[in-house]
Amino acid sequence: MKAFSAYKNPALAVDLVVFGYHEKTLSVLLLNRNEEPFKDRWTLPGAFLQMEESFQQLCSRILQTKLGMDNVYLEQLYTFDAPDRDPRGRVIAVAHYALINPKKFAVAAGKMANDVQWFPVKKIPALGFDHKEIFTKALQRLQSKIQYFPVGFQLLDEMFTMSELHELYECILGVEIDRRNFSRKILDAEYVINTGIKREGSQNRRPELFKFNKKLKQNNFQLNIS
Amino acid sequence: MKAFSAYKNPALAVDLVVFGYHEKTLSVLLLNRNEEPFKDRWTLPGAFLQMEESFQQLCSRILQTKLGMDNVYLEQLYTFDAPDRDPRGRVIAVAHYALINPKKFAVAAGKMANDVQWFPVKKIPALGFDHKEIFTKALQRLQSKIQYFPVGFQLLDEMFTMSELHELYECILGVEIDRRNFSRKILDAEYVINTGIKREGSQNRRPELFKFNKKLKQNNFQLNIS
DNA sequence: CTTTCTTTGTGTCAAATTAACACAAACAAA
DNA sequence: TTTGTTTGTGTTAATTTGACACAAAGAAAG
Repeated sequence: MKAFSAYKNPALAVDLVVFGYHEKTLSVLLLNRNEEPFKDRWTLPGAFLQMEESFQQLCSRILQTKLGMDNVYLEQLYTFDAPDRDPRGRVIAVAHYALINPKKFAVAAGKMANDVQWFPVKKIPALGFDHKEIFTKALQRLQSKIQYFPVGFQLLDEMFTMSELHELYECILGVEIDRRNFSRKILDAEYVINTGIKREGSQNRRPELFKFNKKLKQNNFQLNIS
Repeated sequence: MKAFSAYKNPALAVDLVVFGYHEKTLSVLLLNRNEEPFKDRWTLPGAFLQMEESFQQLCSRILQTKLGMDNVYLEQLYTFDAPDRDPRGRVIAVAHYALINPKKFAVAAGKMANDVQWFPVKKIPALGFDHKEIFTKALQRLQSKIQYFPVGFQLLDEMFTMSELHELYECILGVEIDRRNFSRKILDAEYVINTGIKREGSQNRRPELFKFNKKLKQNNFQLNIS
């Protein structure tokens, strides 16, 4: 145990960038702090790591106690270490981001309705700590990840239309995507993953409303934006 | 300061995956531990974070004191949090990876020559802690990063031939790459970045030995392996 | 000082992929 | 029954890739 007494350990926290998609807008959940530092400023939800806790568990704890949700898509983002990032002292933040479907979680219904709020990613207010930097990195990560991994489905209902998916992609990437080519790309990817065969020529599939196969969710696919 | 006394903080360490390329082999630097736990086992070099230290500084400290090198390409990889990853107690490891040119650093010359050794990535021995997992993740990251960002140059001399670069890529990615198409891709990328214009048709450039432009080093470029 | 390798960049072309848009089917509104 | 809206398919030109013949320059051998 010698190695441990020799060092004083910085505090370790997890900060969460929770993305939600609703009415053609990508938003992030922010928390209005009710104590110093940064009292009355908007910040990302976060908490300190307990001795026995994994990051996963801590994320669940934050989501559950502060936001009343759980069982969401979660991914580690980056660890922020600037020595002055927290005025209270040294705090290392292991940032994660989550993707949720806002419909499933009534965020505003809790007792802290005024303290928790969705902000469109285009209209993020000034944030406390270095949370703007964390948010920016999370958005970039989401934008690049969505192009090769079908992570977007996490933001929609179990069932969704192709155009809903299309709008989601346009919204997250901030570019126009040809509706028809997009649709074909997704259908092709789904077909390959389900059958192992590449889809050739015309296939008269016309799924009005559909649910992406679980296999698709687990597999890489390349979506080159046109 | 209330928030801080309320929590006991896990120890925070940085572990380093140091890659070097020499004689057509990609290798990793390992350290033979001379104390428990995992005494006499090979592990990644690492150290505990001091209260005021940034990750950058800690990485430099590890590289300098244990390996006698510094000023290398460095990137944060991932933070490992498994509660049982260190038998001494809770230790969170913020893994980084470094790319160095072994020629520039006489690793084996130090007093701890027997304790520090290069291992080809194809012949990594059993490692202590969860270091195998960290190593694997680092290699994957290097393999994917090299395809869209010119990090490979960091592993070579200031000046290098196209075929050296070609061998490096084949070695890291573990696939055969058409020498001629590869060469064209790199020259095209360099041309675009230097001039802003896409290279059309034949350009009788024939750089025997060349040094990549700094701009190229700073810019993204896409290299699709053929 | 030829001849023969070896190394390394260019040219070319077929195949695959993309981007752009015409068109068609399904459905709703007037 | 028109007219408009939504949504998938077909088609095609432009671009990109992958594979390989070829050419230029230098080294090695006689």
